[in-house]
Amino acid sequence: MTAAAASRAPYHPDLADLELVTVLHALGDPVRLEIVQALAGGAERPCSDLHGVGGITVATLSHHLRVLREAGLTRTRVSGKHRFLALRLGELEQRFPGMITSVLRAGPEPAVQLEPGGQPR
Amino acid sequence: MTAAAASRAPYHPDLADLELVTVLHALGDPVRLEIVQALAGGAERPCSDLHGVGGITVATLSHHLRVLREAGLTRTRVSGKHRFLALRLGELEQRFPGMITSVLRAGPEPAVQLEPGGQPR
DNA sequence: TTTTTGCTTCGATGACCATCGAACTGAGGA
DNA sequence: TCCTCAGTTCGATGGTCATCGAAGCAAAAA
Repeated sequence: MTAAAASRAPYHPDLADLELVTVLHALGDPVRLEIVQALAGGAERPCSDLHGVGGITVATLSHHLRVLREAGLTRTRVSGKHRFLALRLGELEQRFPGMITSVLRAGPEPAVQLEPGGQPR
Repeated sequence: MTAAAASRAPYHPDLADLELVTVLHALGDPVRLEIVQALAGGAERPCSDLHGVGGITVATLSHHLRVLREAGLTRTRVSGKHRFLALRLGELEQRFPGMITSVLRAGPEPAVQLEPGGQPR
């Protein structure tokens, strides 16, 4: 039924309502930044893929996903009993040009990380 | 004396030690974001120029300036009994290309910025 | 229908943090 | 020397937030 399905749909803020400080605050947590980086490709991923990030429980993960969604960083699509997550990459680029891409680019690692005494192959 | 002057110099992290999540967390506060945007031009400004930001007291301002400095966003130069602040714009661009400029661009329009009269000699 | 699955929401807790006034400090001026 | 000035640091406080286990809920499976 359409009405029930609509009431179950999670809240997503409009692009124009996104606030820079809210977005930055959402990104300023290690767990949430890791989630965002895991979605860097832009493609949808099932929510269950995020289990194990930061060694947190499902309850805490759900909390972080809510913060990201309400800040406007992610979009959650409900399909049956599964949820699919995606970065709102195009929209964010439009609203804050260059910001999210630079964050994603800066994320992984800035330089080659060498183990002590080890050589990369 | 040089040693005494050095001991008075505030701590600044090395460029390579800056962490993305720390920078984003520092930016994710409305008062600190306003301070950063007030320094958008990149030029040095006297600390006293920031009085009145967000309607906070000097003690709170000093706290926020410390957070920004220790996150690597700003550089503080001590001259006599005055302090001068500047964004570490070039270094940040090098470390996190595009990020800080996109944040500055995404903020409110720089209506009144950086009067040349504030320059020290 | 009953059970299981996948995720959210609730309530509590502990940690962190923004904020303030007061005390402090170091530099410069009287 | 004593005072002022500019800003930091201290100690306390209230608020926000990350975290968890348990309960709840809708959809699919049994």
